[in-house]
Amino acid sequence: MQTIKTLDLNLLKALNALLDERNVTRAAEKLSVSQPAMSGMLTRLRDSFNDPLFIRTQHGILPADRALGLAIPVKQILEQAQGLLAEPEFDPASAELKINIAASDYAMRTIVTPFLAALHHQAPNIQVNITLFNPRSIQEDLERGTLDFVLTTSEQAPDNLHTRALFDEHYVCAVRTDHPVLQHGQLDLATFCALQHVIALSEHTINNTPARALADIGINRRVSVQNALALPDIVRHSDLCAVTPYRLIAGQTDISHFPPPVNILGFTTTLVWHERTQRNPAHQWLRDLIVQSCQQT
DNA sequence: ATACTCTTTCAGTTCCATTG
DNA sequence: CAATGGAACTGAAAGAGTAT
Repeated sequence: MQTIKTLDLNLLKALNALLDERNVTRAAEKLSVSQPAMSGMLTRLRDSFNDPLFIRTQHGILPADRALGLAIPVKQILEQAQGLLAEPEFDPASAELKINIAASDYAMRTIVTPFLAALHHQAPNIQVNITLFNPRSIQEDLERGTLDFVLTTSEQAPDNLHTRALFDEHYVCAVRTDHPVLQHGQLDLATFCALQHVIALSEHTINNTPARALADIGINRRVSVQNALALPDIVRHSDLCAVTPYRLIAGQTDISHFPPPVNILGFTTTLVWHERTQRNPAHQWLRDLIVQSCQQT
């Protein structure tokens, strides 16, 4: 049966030093080992290669043909081994990779959109695949690598994953700017309850707090939509009043907003990722870019 | 022959992975 | 977790080769 020979990487370092110095004592000093230790390594090298490798001379040792033939490949192997220990560098401009992001409908608009704009500018060769997030499979998808980032709320982020808070969001009531209710001035609870309401209600939306808050004050007659992104358009073209995260209607001149007459808890948008990618330089850079994108909106 | 330099060998020790 | 065994280390001493 053929036995498989093994070779300690330290022996290659010794061989390299012996080839460079052509002297056991100096080679030992170079590697900070004692001279007998270096002699022992030379013995093991001779055993491993089944060749004398060096011939003793008056002032040191002379490499035999076999040792001379090993000089270049040994240096290449040692350089490659050194390369394994070096910190991997990440250059956004030239990086080519694919990332998978799951986001709530709300996060698509408020986080993913500005992030993609910044990403396209700084790292044009990074491909992004965006899916609607499923709160039941966040953990599994991040573990398996089918997802790299999840954008959700702090409440929905599993405890054993890495998270980073992005920004705090609050709810407002939104109606079209020429809505008759705005002529009443201050909006009291009774007027609010008398309105027709629309809310986003699905497991994929950012938060179902508004539905519970409206139910608490007896508002059950309402329109619900699966996708929170539909709210601004619905409000714009109807008399409906939407209880919506502020950032979904911010800056839209044909939509007016006012504080809800009941207390509706806001939420903290959160970036979630797995330990698997925690130290990956590319992912570290991407996480920072997501945070920066949120701060600029 | 002697001194010098360098390599090799030996005995003891330490470290570390494996095993029960 | 202690016992065990192998690998590799160290310092000391011996051996080999060469110049004077």
